[in-house]
Amino acid sequence: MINLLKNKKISKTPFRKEVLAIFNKYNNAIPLSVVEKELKAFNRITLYRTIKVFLEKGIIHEITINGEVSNYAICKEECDTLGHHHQHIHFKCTSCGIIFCVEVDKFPTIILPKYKINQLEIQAIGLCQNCNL
Amino acid sequence: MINLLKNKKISKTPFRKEVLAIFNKYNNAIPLSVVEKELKAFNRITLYRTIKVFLEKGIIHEITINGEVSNYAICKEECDTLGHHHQHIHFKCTSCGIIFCVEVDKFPTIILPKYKINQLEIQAIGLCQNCNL
DNA sequence: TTTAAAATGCAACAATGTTGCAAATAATTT
DNA sequence: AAATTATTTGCAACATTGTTGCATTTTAAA
Ligand SMILES: [Mn+2]
Ligand SMILES: [Mn+2]
Ligand SMILES: [Zn+2]
Ligand SMILES: [Zn+2]
Repeated sequence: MINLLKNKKISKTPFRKEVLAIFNKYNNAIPLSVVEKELKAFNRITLYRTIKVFLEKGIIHEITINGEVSNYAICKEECDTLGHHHQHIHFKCTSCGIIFCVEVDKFPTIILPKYKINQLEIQAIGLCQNCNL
Repeated sequence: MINLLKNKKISKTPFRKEVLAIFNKYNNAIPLSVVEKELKAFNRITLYRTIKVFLEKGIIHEITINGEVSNYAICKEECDTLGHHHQHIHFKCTSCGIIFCVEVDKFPTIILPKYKINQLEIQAIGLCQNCNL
């Protein structure tokens, strides 16, 4: 966590450390608007570039459900420049709107005769524990 | 197909008929850029509004994979104003870039102890038949 | 501490999507 | 079929989102 930027071989700057701390603070995915609000002094351009670098280096991953605004979350598994390989699903609560990364015991397998599947993205929509009381 | 606009209770206009014909012509999902090119005379604003109405009425559905530009495809199942309920998966070929709607025999079920799932969206990424020769 | 490499932020731009409103067209009623 | 009503279209203007070149600043390496 602390040396993540060093491990990923990218320069350790105050801006990047702050963005990383914000993602670590949340245990769910967040959109850029939330990152912006949390930043003490934010610059749109630098934020876009930071997000892009974090995505490329496998520090965070992008989640888009039903064409809505993208959310971003820390990568829990080992991801790198060569790609992301998550074995978890993305859950969106229709009540509170929060998107969670949810680990599962057995990640489903799908076989399609006419297609060679290399990667599966699974998104679930419903109610989270808080909203389902 | 021919009376889809009437069935969905929306006005039958030349523009909408043309857009609908374009979606029917393709047997895969297409982005707005393709619709634009296919239209004889297109107007950005009217196209956006047409897409919005088609989505609301359950004529087409939106597909977004990995935060890339949205693609749209005709709804094969019965969808309406109350919602879309597809039981198929979306496959994106990393070689040709085409997104296909693929029907499956048994659509997977996922159970998460802490979440109530109402809908599952499954996206597969890999190689289509053409590109996997 | 000096040097080289990389990140930042401004300005300017590009792409994408939205809204009010008057004119045109489609659907409904007489 | 003509008149009336409801809906759609397209322009203008705006809002949001994302990108790029470049000079300055900061970080990392020597
Ligand atoms: Mn995730
Ligand atoms: Mn589909
Ligand atoms: Zn919730
Ligand atoms: Zn292909």
